[in-house]
Amino acid sequence: MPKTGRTPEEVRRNTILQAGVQVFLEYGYVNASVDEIVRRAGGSKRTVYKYFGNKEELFAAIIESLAAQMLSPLGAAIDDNSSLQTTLEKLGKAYLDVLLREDSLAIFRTVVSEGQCFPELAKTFFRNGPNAAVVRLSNYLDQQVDNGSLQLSDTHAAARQYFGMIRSDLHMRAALGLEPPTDDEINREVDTAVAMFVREYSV
Amino acid sequence: MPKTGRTPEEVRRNTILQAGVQVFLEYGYVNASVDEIVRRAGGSKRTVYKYFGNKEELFAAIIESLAAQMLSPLGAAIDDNSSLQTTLEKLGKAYLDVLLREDSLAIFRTVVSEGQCFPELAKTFFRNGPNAAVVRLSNYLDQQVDNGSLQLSDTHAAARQYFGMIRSDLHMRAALGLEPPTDDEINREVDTAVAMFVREYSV
DNA sequence: GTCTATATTGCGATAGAC
DNA sequence: GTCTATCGCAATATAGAC
Repeated sequence: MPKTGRTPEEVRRNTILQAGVQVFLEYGYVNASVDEIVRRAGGSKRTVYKYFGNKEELFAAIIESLAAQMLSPLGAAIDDNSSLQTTLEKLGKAYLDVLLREDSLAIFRTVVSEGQCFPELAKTFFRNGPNAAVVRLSNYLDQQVDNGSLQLSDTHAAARQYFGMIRSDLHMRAALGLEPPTDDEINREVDTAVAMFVREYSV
Repeated sequence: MPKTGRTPEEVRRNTILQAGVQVFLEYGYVNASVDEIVRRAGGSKRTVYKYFGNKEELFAAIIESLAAQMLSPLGAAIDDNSSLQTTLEKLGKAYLDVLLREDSLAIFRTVVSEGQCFPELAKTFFRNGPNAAVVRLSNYLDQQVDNGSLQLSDTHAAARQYFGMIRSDLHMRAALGLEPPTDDEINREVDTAVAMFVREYSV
């Protein structure tokens, strides 16, 4: 059930993106074939190149689109009137949820393996994925500093540090395909990190 | 200049390991060929199989050997009579040094890309690399708890959390081949993490 | 489907230790 | 001379490329 944009062009574009997601995540970047994407999306190769320019830009567009979808729960965790502590907990769990999903791991593995040869892809991934999450949190922290709820000079660094704490080695373990952590483990991870963060920085 | 073990067998074994390091890091696991390793090491293929059994075990042995070498600075950071704070700082910087080295990143990329098909390799990497570092730190933290310098129930979790804080997103950025962090950035990262950790857990 | 590349094994030859 | 480790090469098997 493809999400339909409004105009026919948007529909077309979305269909191609969704076919691309399947193919790139299944084959990796170099082994994915544009022909295969066209086969699944229907339509002509010409249209793909008209919309996206080339294979690399197509993959970049897919990364952006997937990242935006996957990170949207983070917005939901922030956009409400909960306490700092509750917000950080919800945000942390939402972040780990995203990070440990199989499709997010598949992109990560692809970009790690092939990012050396295609630095623009690596940049696009980092900017729209992990770094976008950091930016959202640091914006929220900025608000809290303005509020007077937090005392903190470098909110961007603090956001990176917070995500680092809750990630601990969970992401690496997942990326390597090792045993996934239990929900309990995740909850403990987030709870101790939040407690530490709040004690350290709240006024 | 190969490091020579004492017995001829050890020399042989080391020579093969070192040739293997080159080849596996250059080509990745699947694309590395045993023939190429034999060519560089000299000697016969039969000997390689006699010592290591098969290609996968050879790579596992290489991972173990490299990890042991690369993690040895962590031992040096711990084995002295510095204060908790100083030890954590030295340990953190040594850890980041190892993690961000090009050869360590190359292994990581290889294991991430191919670990899905070879789960034993992924386990070996994790156990001897990142997890071995955690174990060293948690042993040190255990001592400090026994000392009465720290109050802390789960030292293993705390060690993972500490490394997570100082890693923040530096390792991911490096693995993706993005701009490396400056020494200043690393120092600030470690310093704020140590301060936070010590404030949180020291008695 | 063919064909190449390459992991893995088998075996007689050789070289050095004792 | 014997013994053992290793060598060199040849053979098998199989997976992936084309």
